[in-house]
Amino acid sequence: MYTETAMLGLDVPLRASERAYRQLRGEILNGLLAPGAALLEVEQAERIGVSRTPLREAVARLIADGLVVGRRGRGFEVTDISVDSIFELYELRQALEVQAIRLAATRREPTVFIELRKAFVSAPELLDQGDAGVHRYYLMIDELEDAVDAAVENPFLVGALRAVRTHLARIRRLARRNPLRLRAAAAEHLLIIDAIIAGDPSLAAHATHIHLHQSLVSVLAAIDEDSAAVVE
Amino acid sequence: MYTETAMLGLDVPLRASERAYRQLRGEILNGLLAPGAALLEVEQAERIGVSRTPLREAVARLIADGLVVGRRGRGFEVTDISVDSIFELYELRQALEVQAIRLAATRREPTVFIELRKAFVSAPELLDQGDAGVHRYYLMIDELEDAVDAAVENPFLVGALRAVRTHLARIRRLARRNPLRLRAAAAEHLLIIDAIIAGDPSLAAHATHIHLHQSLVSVLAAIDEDSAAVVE
DNA sequence: ATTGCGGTTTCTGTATACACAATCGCAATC
DNA sequence: GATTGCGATTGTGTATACAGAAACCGCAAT
Repeated sequence: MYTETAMLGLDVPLRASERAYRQLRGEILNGLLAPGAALLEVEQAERIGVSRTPLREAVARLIADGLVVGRRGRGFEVTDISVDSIFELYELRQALEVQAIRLAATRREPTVFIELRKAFVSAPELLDQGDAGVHRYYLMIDELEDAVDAAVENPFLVGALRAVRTHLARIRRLARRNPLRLRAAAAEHLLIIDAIIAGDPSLAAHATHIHLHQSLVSVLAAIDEDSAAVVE
Repeated sequence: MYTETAMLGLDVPLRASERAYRQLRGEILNGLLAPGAALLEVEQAERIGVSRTPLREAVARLIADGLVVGRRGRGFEVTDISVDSIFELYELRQALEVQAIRLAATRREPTVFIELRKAFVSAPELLDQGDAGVHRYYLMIDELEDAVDAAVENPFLVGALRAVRTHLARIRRLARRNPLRLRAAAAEHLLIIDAIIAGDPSLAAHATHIHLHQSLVSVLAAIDEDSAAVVE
């Protein structure tokens, strides 16, 4: 026990508990299991095709992730997403990302970020290419995050950032994709990268703060529109 | 499943998994299970007097807490504490506590902190009373933390702070108690409380930053002395 | 229509058995 | 002495049985 299955690439069959964890996590993140959804241990074990023991292990991990919460009496439920919880998450996100960017701007290997900069300079063209371009753009964001994580050299901080990103993934799903916002965000990322390359922690921190603020405004606006659309 | 046993005060027997969790956690935090200690599932289940199933649940939670890590092959081990890990934890702690203090200074109910201030004004006399006084002082620190958590009104942030405090408890155990430092820390806390009462987020943040820096310096100095004492 | 109670059903926490994986100890070989 | 291979032992992941807890449902009383 207690090792997660080795990363992709090894010909090792997934343990049942890992399979259950990944399935449930994926379904929560992609919205199939909606916020607030109530789930029972026996029914989920049967649906996924594992026995209760590995299902319980998967659920325990999802509880630790904050994606589900135990209910009194029976079962567990997918955690809710409210406007309040989005604000709260962004408050935590800001504290962590500003610290991470400061450290990355201090400790970085510039070459990594210089390569990333080249890609981000082309982001507007990429975003004009439709879905495939947008998908590639999101991969670039992931690469930037990975580079910052590596530059930070702090497992505690990176762990906390990853926990935040898990929740963000769900929130992003709720927010409608806004082309103008994506273009603006690309420019904000470029500025952050430039600050990191320049080794200027203060500029990097402030640029990140502004980026997060604009991101939050955009998310909330999108959710507001959706709510209005649902009005009966 | 998956509710932790109700808080103290209810006449409900502890579940085996909860009992195992508390015992292992307590032993890790008090140093009985030392950093790096390798443990086996079967032996710990027998030692604690539960079957493997609740022991596994307890260990999974300790893994989520960052207090133990799974080993390849067999068993699990208590996470190590290194000088690097202390630095890293303080980097995360600073990001979180500075954000929390800013929010507390903005959202607080002054009366709570005015009461706390009265207690902290007397801290020097308390610290002169030997072990009982020091113990009471640490309780006051806990009360201040609780008050800040409540003022922050952000479960994500409070959860992250609590995770950091778990690790800090171990580090504090390693550091020798230093009476001069305790007195200085009491003054630093008083300044932080005053900034919260005044509703000045910037002063509160800076005072917190300085307090954490001095705390880190003190911890590292204590560990350095201990290392020197251990030299053979 | 609402409430309370008892019986039934379903669910959870735990123990334990089983199959497979990992480790250890010992003997043989170089 | 160091290395390798093999069998025995120990440990882990999982399935399942059992006991107790919790929820649900039906019926009677108000």
